[in-house]
Amino acid sequence: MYCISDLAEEFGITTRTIRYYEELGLLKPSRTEGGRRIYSSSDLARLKLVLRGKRFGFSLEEIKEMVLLFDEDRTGEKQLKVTIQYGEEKLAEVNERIAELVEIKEEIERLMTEFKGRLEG
Amino acid sequence: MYCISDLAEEFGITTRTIRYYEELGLLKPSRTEGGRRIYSSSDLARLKLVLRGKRFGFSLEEIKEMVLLFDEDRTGEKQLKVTIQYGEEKLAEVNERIAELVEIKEEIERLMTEFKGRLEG
DNA sequence: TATAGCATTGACGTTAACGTAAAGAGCAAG
DNA sequence: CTTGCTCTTTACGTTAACGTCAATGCTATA
Repeated sequence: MYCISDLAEEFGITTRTIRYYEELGLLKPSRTEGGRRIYSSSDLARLKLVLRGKRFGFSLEEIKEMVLLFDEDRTGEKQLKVTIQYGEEKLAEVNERIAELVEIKEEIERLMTEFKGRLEG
Repeated sequence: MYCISDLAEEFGITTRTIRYYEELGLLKPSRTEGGRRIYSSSDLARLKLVLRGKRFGFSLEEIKEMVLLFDEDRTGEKQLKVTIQYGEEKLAEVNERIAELVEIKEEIERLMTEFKGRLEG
């Protein structure tokens, strides 16, 4: 169990950010009798997921969709199918982003070798 | 040669966006006698680069750095070395982002196969 | 129990990346 | 040449993702 400033330090973000994520429904820590937030290790894992999502450009709303998706009741078959459908869409998105990044990478590499050639030549 | 609305339609963005990019120094179209913007195919290529940069999460300021970098006078050896240095930093960034994306991809895939297993099992 | 140090909830401020509206000028078609 | 559409600049508005007080409350410790 961690308090909010523990989490903040651990992940290198501010407490304001953590409260904001909660405001958006991304986190749901329990509370002490006095009203202070306490975070379990599953809250911690959740936050880790959120931050990773952010790092490669998803909006907090998109991230919310994703984390809530894997959080709802998924006992029914229909629900499960919808989840799989959605997951595959996200997977396609991710694959597209990877492909684009690889293109950029190659473009930069081409430029770099050209410049290096100029230096030596 | 294209006018501003041609570009907008071509790329699915607004004319405001295009003017904003010019405001930031990302584009420098020539003008007609009457003051209207005209875009060459190199301006078009430039815009394509900008949009690609955006799609995977770079800020317009970062993108500006990158496009201006490959645009300046790079005749001097010193300048060339700096350029290569900078390019390699960007390359490292891109590689990191790719690695992260691949991790996410695998995480989603694991979840998907798990869910599918539940459906069949 | 008093106090120092985090915690809480408002609530207003900030920045990037545009949206939108106004007032005027260019330009092709009739 | 005038009508109608597109373009121009100027300028204020908006949204996401927080930053930054301010006023107040909990709590460990001396």
